[in-house]
Amino acid sequence: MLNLQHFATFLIVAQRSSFTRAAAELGHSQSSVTTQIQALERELGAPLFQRTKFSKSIALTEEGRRALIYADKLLALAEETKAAVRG
Amino acid sequence: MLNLQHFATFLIVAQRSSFTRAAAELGHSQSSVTTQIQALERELGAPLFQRTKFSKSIALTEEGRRALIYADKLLALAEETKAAVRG
DNA sequence: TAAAAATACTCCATAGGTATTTTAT
DNA sequence: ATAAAATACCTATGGAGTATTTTTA
Repeated sequence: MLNLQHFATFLIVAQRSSFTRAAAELGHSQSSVTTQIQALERELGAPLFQRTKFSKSIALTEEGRRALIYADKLLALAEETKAAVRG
Repeated sequence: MLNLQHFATFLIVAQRSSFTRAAAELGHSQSSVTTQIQALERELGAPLFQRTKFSKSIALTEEGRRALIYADKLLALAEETKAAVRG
């Protein structure tokens, strides 16, 4: 089952184009961010980032670009859900 | 962070009006289903079912009825996400 | 009393961490 | 050499189970 926390992390990584900077922003370790992205890639069955050259930044794959759109939608719907249920 | 697995479990419980029957359908224990619903209620900050009389069936609360609509939406969007990312 | 949910545990998987290794510049 | 991601390992938390208790019709 997909995990919304993984999508939230993915969103920040994609925005920052960096696991390390995303980790700093989230207040988590780089290791934890890496693990979450790996888990999301496994759940989705597709790589989300190009790692062949990873000195300066990482790049979204085609699947990653598609996933990014849905990350936004899912997180927005989750927020809407909380607001709607609480009334 | 909301958990999609909890919403999937919630959906079945609401359809069956029973933790026990939902557990049977899911192939999980009643205890596990109870725990997941309690977790979802905690995450949403609202009770989803009435437990005052729980011999024959349980009833959705007002918040539960609202949550049910979003459970459908969230799970559908999650499925759409997997399909879209995989292409 | 019977039936169903809640609770008390146990076990295992996973998210979190630190430290280290690998890789490309 | 440096900087960034991956990996190894540890700990804590949460989901899975079984067994039991509580609750109400």
